Amino acid sequence: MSPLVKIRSERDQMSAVERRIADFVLENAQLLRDYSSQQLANALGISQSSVVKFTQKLGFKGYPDLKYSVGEAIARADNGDAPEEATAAGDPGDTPAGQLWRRKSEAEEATRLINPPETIRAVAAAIGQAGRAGKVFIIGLGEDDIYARNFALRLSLLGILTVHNFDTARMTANVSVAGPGDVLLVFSEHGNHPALCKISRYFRERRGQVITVTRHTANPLRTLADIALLVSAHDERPYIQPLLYQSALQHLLDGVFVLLCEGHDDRHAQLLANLERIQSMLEP
Amino acid sequence: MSPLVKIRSERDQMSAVERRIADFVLENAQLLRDYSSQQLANALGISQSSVVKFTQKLGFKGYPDLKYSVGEAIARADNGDAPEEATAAGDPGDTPAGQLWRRKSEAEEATRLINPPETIRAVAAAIGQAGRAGKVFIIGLGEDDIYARNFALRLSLLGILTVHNFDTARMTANVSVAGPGDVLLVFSEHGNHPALCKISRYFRERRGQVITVTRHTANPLRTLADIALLVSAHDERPYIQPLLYQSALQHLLDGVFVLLCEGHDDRHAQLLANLERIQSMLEP
DNA sequence: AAGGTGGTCAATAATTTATGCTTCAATGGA
DNA sequence: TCCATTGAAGCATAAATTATTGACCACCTT
Repeated sequence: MSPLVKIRSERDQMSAVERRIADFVLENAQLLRDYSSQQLANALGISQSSVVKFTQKLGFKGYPDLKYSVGEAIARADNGDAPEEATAAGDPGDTPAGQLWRRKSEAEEATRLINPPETIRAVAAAIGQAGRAGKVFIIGLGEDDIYARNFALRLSLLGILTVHNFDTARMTANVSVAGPGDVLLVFSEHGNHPALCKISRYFRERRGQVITVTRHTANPLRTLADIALLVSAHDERPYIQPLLYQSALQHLLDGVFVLLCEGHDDRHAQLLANLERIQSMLEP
Repeated sequence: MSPLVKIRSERDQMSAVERRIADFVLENAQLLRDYSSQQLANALGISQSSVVKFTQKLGFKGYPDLKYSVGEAIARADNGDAPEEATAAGDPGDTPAGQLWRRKSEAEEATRLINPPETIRAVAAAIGQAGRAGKVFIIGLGEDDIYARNFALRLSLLGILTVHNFDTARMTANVSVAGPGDVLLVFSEHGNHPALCKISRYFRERRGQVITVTRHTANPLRTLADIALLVSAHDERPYIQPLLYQSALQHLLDGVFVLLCEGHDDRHAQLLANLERIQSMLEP
């Protein structure tokens, strides 16, 4: 795995100093060749031990190991920026749209790295189970509501009963009927909305399974989850970052959705029937 | 120059010990990663200083420098002789998620090809204009409402007044206050909902500008548009197609959004202010 | 054979990396 | 609110790795 992608994917849950190291490495990967851990530390005005600990926390044997890996990544031109791409004529990489696409691609990859397939499968299984024997509660506030709504619609097309709310009051009321076998899906980018935490806690008390979808940061909501889906997406431009976030999140959810569809002929049939029904309702 | 090539080229004029080092490095370049100069010396039964001298004689700063260079060479699969094939597993192209991503990428590209940059710019300009001097109406039904809602939220964060509805009745009523300088954004995947056509037609009569977002098919709604955004996304699997459609559509809209942000410092500032305000509302 | 040359190594100096330990700040619970 | 706990960061230092020095030896030249 490319160390640069890895660094980016973990960036979210790093401390301030660690994040500075991460950024420096990401931006000056080529310089690393001539930097000792001490020099790197000096360049950032931090202690050398912080640098070493940083590398170890990322899973490298130590600083030289990271350095070596980064060297490989650069040689592969695998800066995480351009995963493949034969860079022929008409390379989309330099148009605005192409650039955006690439950034999205990075975010998606970073997100994939921090959500192992088991987790995705577990989420799909939990939702599938709840769809068969219980209810799926979905909530998100503000922008998060968009994602929640989207996913709720998808699930309902599969014949999975979903209770979707976009305010805490209603959701609180609804949750009181939850029980074992039910699933609560909480969307919260930053994961620190007290009301959502409260609802999640309450839901757990009622023996329901809580699945959270948040940024890859240390946040209170996450800690309440039975399963936590994490999103990694960064850009210094504040108008780009939400686009990346949405894209990575969407891809993550799409993965769950596909799992729910594949190998379940009944749901598949349900989906077809629903699509057809909707079609005929809108057409005439 | 690749260190491995260099080593081979100099091999002939080396002393016996140096030649043994050279051969070892050439044959076990991958092992070098975990070898210190001392370990390498032990492996060959020679002294550590010989190893260091060897590297320096070749023009490297020292042993770590050689090691780093060899690492790069391996990563490049540039071992000087046959393409060794180091790229083993890990290619995302064949995992389910990676496959989905590729399909999305294709849909996005197809969509980009049928929406020339002028169109995108025109849409951004029209919306920007309306945001300054008028109103932006947005409507979509069913799944299309999700996209409409999403975009409406984005615009409002930029300080662009948007009127978003998800039923035809309300939108019909709202539209009656539209006038020149206003813009109507209609989301409709298949573009053949009579009510939406009617609203669009009415909107045009009131001298508003109609922008449609539909599939790249011949559909009645499109023909009513001043500017038409088109989405191309296909897959024989009915549970994949919507994902592609959404992704391509999203990317298209993201392009518009980025244009609206870039080069408009006022909007940019507005966005920042709004984000901050929202943040502070959710946090405490 | 004496003197020179190049190569190797052991010893050690210099540098770089890794690890304890301490302090401090943030967090959660009684 | 206060205290215990946790974790991050730095300092000091141990450990390791790397680089240099100088001694020794083999071989070559004259």
